[in-house]
Amino acid sequence: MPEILEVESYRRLADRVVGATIVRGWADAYSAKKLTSVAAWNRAVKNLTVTGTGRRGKLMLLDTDGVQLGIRFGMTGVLLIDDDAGIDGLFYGPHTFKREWIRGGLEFSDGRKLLLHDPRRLGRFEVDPDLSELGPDALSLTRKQFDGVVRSSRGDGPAIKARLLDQSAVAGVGNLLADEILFRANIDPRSPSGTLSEAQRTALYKSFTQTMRTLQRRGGSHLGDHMDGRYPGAYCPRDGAPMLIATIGGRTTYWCSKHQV
DNA sequence: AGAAAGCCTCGGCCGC
DNA sequence: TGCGGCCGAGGCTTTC
Repeated sequence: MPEILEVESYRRLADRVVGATIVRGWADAYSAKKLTSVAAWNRAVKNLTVTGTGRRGKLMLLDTDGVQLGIRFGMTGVLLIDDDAGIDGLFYGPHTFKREWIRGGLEFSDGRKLLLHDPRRLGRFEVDPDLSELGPDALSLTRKQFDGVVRSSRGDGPAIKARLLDQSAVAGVGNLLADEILFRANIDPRSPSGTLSEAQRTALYKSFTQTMRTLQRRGGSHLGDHMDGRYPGAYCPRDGAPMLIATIGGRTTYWCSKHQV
């Protein structure tokens, strides 16, 4: 579920705990998988005061008066502040809340809680996360940065969709956003990134920034124009041509057989 | 039953 | 032939 737009909304929710002091942290074996141990989370967070929030791509950050904390949400992670509040607004689709899906969190001195709700256990807590492997943030990507992402260092480069999904090239684009960006730019996701023409790069950058803005306004990565064509046997919602399916960049990809060339 | 919106690791392949 | 880097495949995990 969470791509960059969802994580950005989690970050805004987390702004509520800026100024609060952590009295206790807790993580299960999965959410603590990037730490040295389950106990390391509580040890690291105890007595820290949150001074701000941040985000790089899909990685949410909590700045404190000590170490920086990071939360990754995997495919099904949702951030909650107090497990009984604000749930409706945070869940998309048919997802439901279950207490046993809370994998860890933080407790503050004022009694509030920040919780990771994650059915499929792919979310992770991090302490002083390494940001050096992440590219520039997708929500503020400049044209210059974008050209750096698309141009390949050697040969024709990988499929453009694979490049968009590469978090070290640009941080934050997930499968649905990548498909929507290419759908709107009329570009075949299989096109080698280094072979795109100047005109295609311009169209792609425009689509990139516009897709981010539009879907943020609509309220999520899953609200793109191409979504109605996202099932086997579907037709393009724009021109009615058959949609094609393939695995590109390791993820299921849908694109129009007619207008994406 | 099979696929799933993220991320990590592994192994093959390519170019120098 | 050797080596490093790139890139795709597969696994993780649980749910619907």
